Amino acid sequence: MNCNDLLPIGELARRTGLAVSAIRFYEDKRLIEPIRTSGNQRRFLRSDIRRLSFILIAQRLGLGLTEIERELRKLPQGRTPNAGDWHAISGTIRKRIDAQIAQLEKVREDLDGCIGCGCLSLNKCALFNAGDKWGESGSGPRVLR
Amino acid sequence: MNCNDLLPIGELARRTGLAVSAIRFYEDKRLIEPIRTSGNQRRFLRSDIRRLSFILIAQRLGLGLTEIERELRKLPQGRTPNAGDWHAISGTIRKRIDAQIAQLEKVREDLDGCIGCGCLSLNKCALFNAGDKWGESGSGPRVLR
DNA sequence: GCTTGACCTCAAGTTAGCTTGAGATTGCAC
DNA sequence: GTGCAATCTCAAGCTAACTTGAGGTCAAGC
Repeated sequence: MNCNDLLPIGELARRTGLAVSAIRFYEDKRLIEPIRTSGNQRRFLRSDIRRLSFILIAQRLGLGLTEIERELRKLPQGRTPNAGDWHAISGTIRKRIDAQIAQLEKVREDLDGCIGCGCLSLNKCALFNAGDKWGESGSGPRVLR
Repeated sequence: MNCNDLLPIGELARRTGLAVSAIRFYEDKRLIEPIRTSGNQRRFLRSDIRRLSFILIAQRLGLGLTEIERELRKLPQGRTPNAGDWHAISGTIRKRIDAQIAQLEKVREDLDGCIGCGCLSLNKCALFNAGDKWGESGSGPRVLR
């Protein structure tokens, strides 16, 4: 840690639990933008730890890196984000959490009420109709929503 | 639907919302085992709809296909699973739901208490220490969990 | 000045979960 | 018995999110 409080990538990795390669990858995807030393090495701000934590949480909630980037772009450019900035941006996240909890509670309910009961009247069964719109189009992994 | 109540793959796809290719893929992974007509076409039992629904739900909860297969293997071989069978097997799922809800509630709490407050005392901050063990080793996608 | 470990770039590989395409066959309806 | 949609197999492609490897540079200590 030098007098300017700039962290090299290894330090940041140690502090967030991420791999160095992952952080570089995130830079590539414009989720984080470190400055460079004269020798072309990355130097991160302390507040980037928070940025990465935000990414980790958002990912856990099922947001893709592209979406996360879109969210992070709402943070102020040029200055270090403060409490208010973070509060504003985490609104999306908070909504997502609430929605997911609600959904899980519904699934649990359905699980007890339907698979548990052995009903075969498929038209009536919540579980069998719950999954109806899960299939999107195109290639690639289908998981996460 | 013929007199034996066996469904061709397209019918099953229509009923579950899955793509035909996905169902074939699941067969490949031994998640479902249809019988064949003399002409080598797949025919599914009605109860396979339930099986697929189970797969969809388990996936949503973050279980991988391998884990799901392990769960499904607990169902009785040879006979059509009844209510009790499904009830037994969905115990794992129910626990998982409870755990996830608890986790989400914790994240929400942390979000309000930490990112919201703007504290910079990182050592104390729940959020920054929450993600510590997320990084596993090896290749491939890191998401799902 | 030399060594050593952290850092750099860029290309290619990996995993899960499917989809797409080609080329052939089946089976229900008329 | 003919047509046409639905099926079949098998190989290859795709996407997200990273990791791995090769080959080279930087910087702090001795």
